[in-house]
Amino acid sequence: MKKPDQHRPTEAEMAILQILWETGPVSVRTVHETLYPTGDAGYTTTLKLMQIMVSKGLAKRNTEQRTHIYRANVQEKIAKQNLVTKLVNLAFKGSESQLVMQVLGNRNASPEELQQIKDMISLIESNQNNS
Amino acid sequence: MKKPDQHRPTEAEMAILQILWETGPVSVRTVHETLYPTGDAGYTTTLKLMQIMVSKGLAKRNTEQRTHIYRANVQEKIAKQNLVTKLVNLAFKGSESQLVMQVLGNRNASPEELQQIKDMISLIESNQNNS
DNA sequence: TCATAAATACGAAATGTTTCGTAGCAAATA
DNA sequence: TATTTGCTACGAAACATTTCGTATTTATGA
Repeated sequence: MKKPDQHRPTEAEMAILQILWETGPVSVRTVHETLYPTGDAGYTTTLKLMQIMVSKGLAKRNTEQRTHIYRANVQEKIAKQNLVTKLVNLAFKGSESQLVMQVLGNRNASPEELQQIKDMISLIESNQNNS
Repeated sequence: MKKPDQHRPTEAEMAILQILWETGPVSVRTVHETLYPTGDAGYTTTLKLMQIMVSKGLAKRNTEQRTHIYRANVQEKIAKQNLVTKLVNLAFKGSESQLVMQVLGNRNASPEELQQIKDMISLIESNQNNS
């Protein structure tokens, strides 16, 4: 059997999910205006995408009112991890640390960010020692 | 003016680029058999993709011999960084360190990998202090 | 009430990517 | 030489994703 692609949102779907995750349940109108403040796309484009997301199980909606209210139906972490995994398999031979090395090597992280990452590593290390 | 998407290979193109980067200039036949050892795709599929890659500037080819020899025409690091940037913008609000945190938090990196990353951070930090 | 505005539903066009079939030609070989 | 094999070229089919036009319905307010 094949792994369901349910947690691999497309690019456009991902942009919408971000908004659903951040702002909680909202209408299509709200998503649309957040996404295209300058009206770069038609309203029905956003509507259609969100309807597709419901049909794929990426979102749910409440249809009690005339204006339907949508919410995310996938976990933020899981969805993002799936995207990371896809990239890692595509470009880094499946090695996540290779991806991390590339990111660290290629860009100027601020001292604060580096400290954050070091703290994270310490945390993982202490967990490893406790198990 | 718009940023040329020249360094944003598609998924299939990326798979081919990996081979070009790893093995150097090769024929379509070689790429095809590396990619599909069990013949999961037709030869002309690979051929067509590689021709497209040339037209997009992702690859170059030597046509002196009857069997054309292809080589990558984008730098491995740059192409991969572009993919990373795309993901970071799509899912991590443009913050690469947020991506790193997600990767570290979600998966079991080995102690060796963690050490590698720590070394990398130290290196960056010492560079920051010297500038 | 009646016109306007705002929402959903839906099909289909537009776009991008991948896959493949066929034709034509050149090289190897029976 | 005649046949088969292997290569490129190219158009188009097959798919997936995104965008939009139109019809219909429901609410709003002049």
